[in-house]
Amino acid sequence: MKRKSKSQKVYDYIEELIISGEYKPGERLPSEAQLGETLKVSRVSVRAGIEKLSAIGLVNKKKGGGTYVNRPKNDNYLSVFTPTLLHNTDYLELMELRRALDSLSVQLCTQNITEAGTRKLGKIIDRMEHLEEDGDFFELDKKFHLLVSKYSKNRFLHNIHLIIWDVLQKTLRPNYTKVTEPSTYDRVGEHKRIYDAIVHKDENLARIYTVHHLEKVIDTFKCVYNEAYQEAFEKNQKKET
Amino acid sequence: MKRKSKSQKVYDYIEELIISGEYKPGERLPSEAQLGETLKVSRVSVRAGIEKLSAIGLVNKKKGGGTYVNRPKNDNYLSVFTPTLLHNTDYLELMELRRALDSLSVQLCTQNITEAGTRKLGKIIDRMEHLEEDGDFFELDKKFHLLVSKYSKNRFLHNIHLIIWDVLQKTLRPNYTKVTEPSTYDRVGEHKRIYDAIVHKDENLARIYTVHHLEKVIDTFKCVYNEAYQEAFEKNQKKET
DNA sequence: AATGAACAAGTTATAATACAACATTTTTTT
DNA sequence: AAAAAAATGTTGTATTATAACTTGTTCATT
Repeated sequence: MKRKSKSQKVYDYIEELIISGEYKPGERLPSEAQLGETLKVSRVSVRAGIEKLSAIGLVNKKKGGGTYVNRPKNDNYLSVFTPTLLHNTDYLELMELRRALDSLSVQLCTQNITEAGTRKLGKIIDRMEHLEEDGDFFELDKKFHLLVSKYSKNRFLHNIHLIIWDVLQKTLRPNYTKVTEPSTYDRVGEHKRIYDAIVHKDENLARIYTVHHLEKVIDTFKCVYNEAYQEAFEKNQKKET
Repeated sequence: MKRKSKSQKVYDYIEELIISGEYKPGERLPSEAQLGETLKVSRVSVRAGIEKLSAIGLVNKKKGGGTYVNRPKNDNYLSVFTPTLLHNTDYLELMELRRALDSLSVQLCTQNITEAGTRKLGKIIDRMEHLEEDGDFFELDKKFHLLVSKYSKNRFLHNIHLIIWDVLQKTLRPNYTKVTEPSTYDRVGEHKRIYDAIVHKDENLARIYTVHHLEKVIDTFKCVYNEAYQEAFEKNQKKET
């Protein structure tokens, strides 16, 4: 039975004080030296514990200035975990979940969106419509959906979207053009239909179009992915021969 | 303009090698001493970088044995998110998102569940029905919904459920009885209806009952939360006077 | 009295050295 | 060949020190 390390004890101690609210957002933690005295460990162990807290976004360290409890954030508070997702999930799982998440996002967005928000969405659609064939559709695609999730007014949901797009940026981007080139499906039209439903405050239609859009992307990816997979597989076979 | 710390460089270097697949799951990283030589930094900086990777679940360290790249996991790979979520989200956001996620889970579960799975769900319902009034309904509630998400056969979805319940465990638990006591709503009956729909393979009905159940919990919490909030607020007012 | 500059003190980042506590590998013994 | 012991390797912790920064205090100037 392994004993808990001193650095883990430091981590647990501080985490508990933060989660319980005793250490307030924005507040400065005791110095490493002080924590070492309080907990009767060396500064090395304190630093290890705090490094972990910093890695998951609970605290931020300022060289020479101290370590501060992070304020709860509206955006990107899950971004530290992008590597975790990259390491543990695959594209199709993400996309399947996106079906549910984007469906919910667009419903809430349709309920909550402002005129300014609608205008912004319209601008993105406009840019999609005028995009050259080799233009960066990925960025517009991402902007569109992230704006929708932002106007869902559910922060957790928006942050899951943010991290999913972060992952997609890193995993899909190389093959994005292949999956979403105009010949494969009506990529602009699908977004425009979602947009129109939002403008008309028709949340059911917005959901239907969104799910349809995601399913189309998934199906297309499956076709493309199978081809690419075969090629890579055959290439590996040749290497081993 | 701040320079990137040496420990961050170590983190970035290793993370890239893991995400790119050069360091394989299950593989042992070079020792701290070797990495220090390779990257021309002291062991302190190597340790700090690795501590961060460990915190987000990419590696695990064995005292005396080395540091290993974690294998992608089926379950609980998002557990590292829990403190961050605890710090950055609130209950209602979580529950609102649960509405969509549980809805999807129950649909997929209804499609995918096995006879053994159905039996397990039935056992939980049975225990719910025979639970004493001061019994631990929370655990049964949690088991039920997590079993549903498990049989959704979407790992990412299941893992999001796992962390949500982790967060609920820590935030709601103290007030759980108040929100879910029998007088507030038909807690057993609602789960039984969901279960029956699953047994009958009626995924639409399962979804409807699930959404209804979640909405009921949300509404109940809102009523209870407002009362509790008023009391806490008044208590704080008295303190400051 | 108010403001800015200089200095002192405080704090995190990094390094070197050492030892403890473990895990893994190699060698020796049975 | 298998088991036990020894050697080697590796992470966890400690101590001491310095570098590089931030924050607070004091002093000088206006």
